[in-house]
Amino acid sequence: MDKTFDPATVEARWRELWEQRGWFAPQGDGKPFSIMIPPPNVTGTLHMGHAFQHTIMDALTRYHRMLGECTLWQPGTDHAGIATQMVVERNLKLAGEPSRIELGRKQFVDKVWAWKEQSGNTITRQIRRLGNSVDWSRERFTMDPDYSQAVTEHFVRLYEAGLIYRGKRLVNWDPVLQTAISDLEVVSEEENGKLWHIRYPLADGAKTSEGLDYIVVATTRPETMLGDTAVAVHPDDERFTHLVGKKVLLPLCDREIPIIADDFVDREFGSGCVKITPAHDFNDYAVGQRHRLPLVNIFTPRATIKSSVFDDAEFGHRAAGPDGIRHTDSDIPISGGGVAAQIPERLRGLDRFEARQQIEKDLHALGLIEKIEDHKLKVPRGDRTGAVLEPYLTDQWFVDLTRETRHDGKPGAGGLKAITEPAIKAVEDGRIKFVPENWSNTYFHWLRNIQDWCISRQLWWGHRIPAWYDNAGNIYVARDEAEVRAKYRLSDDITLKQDEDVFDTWFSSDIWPLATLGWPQATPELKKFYPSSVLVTGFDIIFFWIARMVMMGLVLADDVPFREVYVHGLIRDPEGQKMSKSKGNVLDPLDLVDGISLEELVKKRTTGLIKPETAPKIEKATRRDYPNGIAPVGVDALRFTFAALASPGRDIRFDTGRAEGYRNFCNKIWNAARFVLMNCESQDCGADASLSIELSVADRWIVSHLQKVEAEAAEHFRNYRFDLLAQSLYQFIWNEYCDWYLELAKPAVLGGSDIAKRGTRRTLVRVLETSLRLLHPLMPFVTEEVWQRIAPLAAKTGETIMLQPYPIAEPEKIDEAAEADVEWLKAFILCVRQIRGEMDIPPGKPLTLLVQDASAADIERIERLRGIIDFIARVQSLQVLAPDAETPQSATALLGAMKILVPMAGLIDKDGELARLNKLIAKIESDLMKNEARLASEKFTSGAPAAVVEKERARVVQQKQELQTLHQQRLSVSAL
RNA sequence: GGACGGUUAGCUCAGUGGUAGAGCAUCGCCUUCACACGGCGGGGGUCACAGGUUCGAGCCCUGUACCGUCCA
Repeated sequence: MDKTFDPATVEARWRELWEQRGWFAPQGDGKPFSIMIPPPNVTGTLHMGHAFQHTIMDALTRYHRMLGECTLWQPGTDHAGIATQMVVERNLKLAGEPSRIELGRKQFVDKVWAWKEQSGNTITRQIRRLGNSVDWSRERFTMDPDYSQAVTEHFVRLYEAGLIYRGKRLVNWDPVLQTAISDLEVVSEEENGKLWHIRYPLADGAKTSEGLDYIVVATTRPETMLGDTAVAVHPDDERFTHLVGKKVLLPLCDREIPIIADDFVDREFGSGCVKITPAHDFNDYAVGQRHRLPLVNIFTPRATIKSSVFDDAEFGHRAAGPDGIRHTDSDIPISGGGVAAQIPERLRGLDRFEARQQIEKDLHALGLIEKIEDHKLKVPRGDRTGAVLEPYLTDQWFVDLTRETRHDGKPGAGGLKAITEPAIKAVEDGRIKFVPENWSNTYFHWLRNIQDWCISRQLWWGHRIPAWYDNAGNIYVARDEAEVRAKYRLSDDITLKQDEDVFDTWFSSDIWPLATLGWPQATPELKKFYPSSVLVTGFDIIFFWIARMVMMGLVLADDVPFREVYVHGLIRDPEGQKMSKSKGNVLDPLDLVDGISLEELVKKRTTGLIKPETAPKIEKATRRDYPNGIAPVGVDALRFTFAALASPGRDIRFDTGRAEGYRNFCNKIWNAARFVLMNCESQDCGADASLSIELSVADRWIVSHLQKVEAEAAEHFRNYRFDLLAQSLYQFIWNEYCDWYLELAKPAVLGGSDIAKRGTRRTLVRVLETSLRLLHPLMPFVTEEVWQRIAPLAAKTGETIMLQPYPIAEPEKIDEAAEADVEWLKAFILCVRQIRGEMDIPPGKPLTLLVQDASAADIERIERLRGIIDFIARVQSLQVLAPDAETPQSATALLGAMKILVPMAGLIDKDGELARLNKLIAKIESDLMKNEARLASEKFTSGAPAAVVEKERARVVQQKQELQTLHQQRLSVSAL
């Protein structure tokens, strides 16, 4: 074996073998265990969040596989509608090729498929590199033909159950993408804006209570005034009650609009009067509904001011008719000038922000601006484009999640009863358990305040909606056009046009746990692996994905999609910031695995930026954070780091130093194995059970300790505490097995009797082999590589560690006496080492040791463990002194009441030793004082449990003894 | 405005009632025959603050401050 562990060569070999041999696929007839991978974007690349999440899933998968369960980790990718379409559009632009619109739908979609073919394997290749044991033979993509069919089935079934409707509603509209997006894709952040106070002249000579002939409305979006259909005041606001029912003359448009009273108005805000624009604001829409106000949509889909009557036809998204013209869905005949005619000509066709400036100017000229104040406001932006979103009135498909009964009046349950409430109940009654439990509150809160789900998107990349329209605008829903004609008895001469829109991506991933297993077919896999055992995911998609899978699992398969949801934190950079390309703080997990130079890292972070001007800042931060680039740590160390950081909190700051520490851990394991091999290979390692063996106290101690670690591991897996699991294994292997056991084993292996050698070799090999199995789910590669060499010595056969049984504690092997002996031994040796350290005695120099005030038990142990003490502490002679014996000048340490003395005639640094003693005495004295005070308190002695009081008494007795000894020692040192 | 989370060693974090722990960093000694990606030893914390409950609080309760996230 090489002197250091080299991850790269080892990883490549095992990764391929494992997959080739089909070991990742479910096998055996054990209890089913399954995890559905949260499907990453097919054209995406692996980021730290994936690597983290996959580490957890792989650890669980490998663990359950080793437990003998029939284990499936289902892989696959998502088509990610908006994200992918945007990337391809940007690529076209960069390459100078025709745009999406110029290409047309068919050719553009071909381009997306081509891009998927070209880049689609990147992420699966990366997942393979991490050693993730997913069943690649079952890999699925959400746009696979059978998956697409399942999505169609999903829609049709819900539609037939009356749980889907088409409606004209305000949606969040992205004017850049020109599609609706869901509430969840809106990012609202506080931005600096202005508050315009505008005078609206009162009509018909009305006056305010102050005698003015206008009222003032405050708005953050003056351009929307073109669509105002009312001004609202609070019903209890005495300043305005006499004006309710009167009218104002809308400036610039010269329309009369009513003054209404609605308690939605905040009296304290602005002037207490608010303009109502029902077609362009969610709150105003609700007010408009209550007061039956007309909707005046002033924008085109590009968020420019309407300039022609034809713009009125654009807000519907019904398929164009046979004449190629889109009609409005409201069936209002377009006559006259439409909305555009009511807008001053100089404003028509302007972008919304240009219009804002022009309107401000015009109002100024008319003397209608009361004042303009700075104002902070939440601006909704699309999370993909960053464009300011418009609440926009369009026709869309919705899943009903809010009605008690069917939207169409037919008998049957509405979405509230059929979808939302069952999803709530599944978590309430424990059929689904969140870990940590707290996240169920987030889940409940969202579901209890849910809105209907807009599932149509005005995109080309995605599942086309299986709805058809005839020329009269009638809607037909079925699995395909032929089925439509059959189902609705339509003759062939009726022209049908399929809906142009596609589904929201989440309307396909919500059936991921079903469709990947073959739904709607009743496949054996579906029967066996649905519901899946656990979903591992971040809290950021509780709404997007988790809740929706629960809803659809219950509706379509009448069962929950998973039994437990393990919600992990999100990986952040060292400053706690979210990692993002635009912030330039992303780390590629594989750059940690393979290492990367500073220059390459800077280059990687600063190329392809959407805002190239941020490059210098990013470069500076990168040079500060990674002055030496990133050292290669290998997959195992990276995985172990993720596990160790997987504490239950929300944020996980990634620390490369930690990863390096765990790389060292791999090397430690490697070298422990080297030591074991050197001493055990082609030796008698106790494989033959018929031969007698002798187990030393150290052997029995480490085996006993191992049982406790095994029990802890099971506990930590059960509770999803991968951080504690990692800590427990790290500590056992490094601090117990390597630091102590290997040292304690040396004398036996080097100079023990045959049966002692056999016993110790057997223990060395068995404990190491077991530790490797314990560690395998977290560190698959190094454990496999080492196991292959160690297993034969432990008489283990098998082609791979990944199919070996996971260690289970055997309580009968716990040996408290051996553990107590070794704890005492460690403490004894520590005393000697402390003296060596403080007295600057070279570690190799043999010592003369004296002990005094030893108890009978101490003396018994000294005699019994003498050989090992001499070996490890390098003791030349050890003499037990009578309590009253004269002691030579010595450095002293205390083990309980026992003094351990190292004679140092003439070598003691008097002042140094006195200082050391004084410090020790001060510490014990202050502790003792506290403890005595506690014992003196009647409340404590009567209130606390007897065992606690007893422990305290013993402690005080011991501290007194220690103090006595130390005082004595101080006297003799100061006498020098 | 509402909800939730956080505040423990220089840094990153464990620690659900009994004298505060880990990794990294730091200091000293050591090329000891598994490992310098190492060994041995050391230093370093009024557990954000203020009250309360308790014999006993980092931990439970109340409030405050600051940071963060989500929802309005």
